[in-house]
Amino acid sequence: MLITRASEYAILSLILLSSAKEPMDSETLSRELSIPKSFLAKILQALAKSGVLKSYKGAKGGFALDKETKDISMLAVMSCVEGKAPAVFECAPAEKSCPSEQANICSIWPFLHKLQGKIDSFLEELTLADIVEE
Amino acid sequence: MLITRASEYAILSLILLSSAKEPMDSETLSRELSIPKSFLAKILQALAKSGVLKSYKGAKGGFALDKETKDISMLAVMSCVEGKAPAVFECAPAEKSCPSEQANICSIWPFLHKLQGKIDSFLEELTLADIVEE
DNA sequence: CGAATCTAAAGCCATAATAGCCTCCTGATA
DNA sequence: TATCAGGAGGCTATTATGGCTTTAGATTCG
Ligand code: SF4
Ligand code: SF4
Repeated sequence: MLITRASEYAILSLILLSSAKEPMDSETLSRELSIPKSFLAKILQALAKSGVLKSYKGAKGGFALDKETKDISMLAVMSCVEGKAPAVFECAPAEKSCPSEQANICSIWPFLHKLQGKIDSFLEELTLADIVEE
Repeated sequence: MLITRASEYAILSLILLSSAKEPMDSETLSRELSIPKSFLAKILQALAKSGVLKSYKGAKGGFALDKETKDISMLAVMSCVEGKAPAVFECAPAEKSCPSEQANICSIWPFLHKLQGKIDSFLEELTLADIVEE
């Protein structure tokens, strides 16, 4: 799996939040989307920390978007939720990642890197706005 | 990770085998590529079962390619080694895979499916020949 | 021809990494 | 200050990876 469940939940939440006027708390989101509350909380926290969401504590608190939908790329969302950018394979992002340090002579690294590039640019260009307005 | 270590090992083995005249036994391959022997054996068996490799028992036995390099697609290799086709996400291959059975109204399924399609065709068209002759 | 030897085939087990989920603590608001 | 909701860490199930042993088929040599 290139994409984890955490990313799915993140995107579903963002979609819902994009059409909300006021901040929504994690419990409401959890109920609305049938997502385990505690798991979702951690995801939302990560999104808040990276600036995609803004969190409000205390009564009437919750989460709300902190950017325009067209400024939220799927790549950014996944990178932040999963802790690292989605990689097709361990060594795909950079030659240095190869454990045997033979990426320069490895026959399959070029193709891995090419595939990774395609995926990255796809995710980079795809924004929340694209998804919502379909 | 979309691609597992088993797939990496499979491809590395196939590259080596493509330039060999005679069958190579799993131990030689394991030593040559620094791959755990027992793990590699399992991978080679899977490849043999799906017709990519041909196995020879007894003395002077081993594994050899059973197809032209240009007829071996990476998609086929991965599918057979990993037991299933590499999926970008649980629900990406087909709408039916959605656990909540809401793929038809799900906002993000279309984009997942599109990404999956891109990856599939990339892997489908990439053959062992392409990799070897670089 | 027959036995010893070689190698794949198949099964089960152990460990490491990851994904997924839950509980309690901390801080802000009313 | 009482309450509401986010923050941080811990726990379990699943998967990926690798090890080990036994079985079975083929070859080679005496
Ligand atoms: S050997 Fe090649 S495929 Fe394997 S990790 Fe290194 S660069 Fe990647
Ligand atoms: S809800 Fe959408 S993204 Fe989630 S599994 Fe179903 S189709 Fe896929």
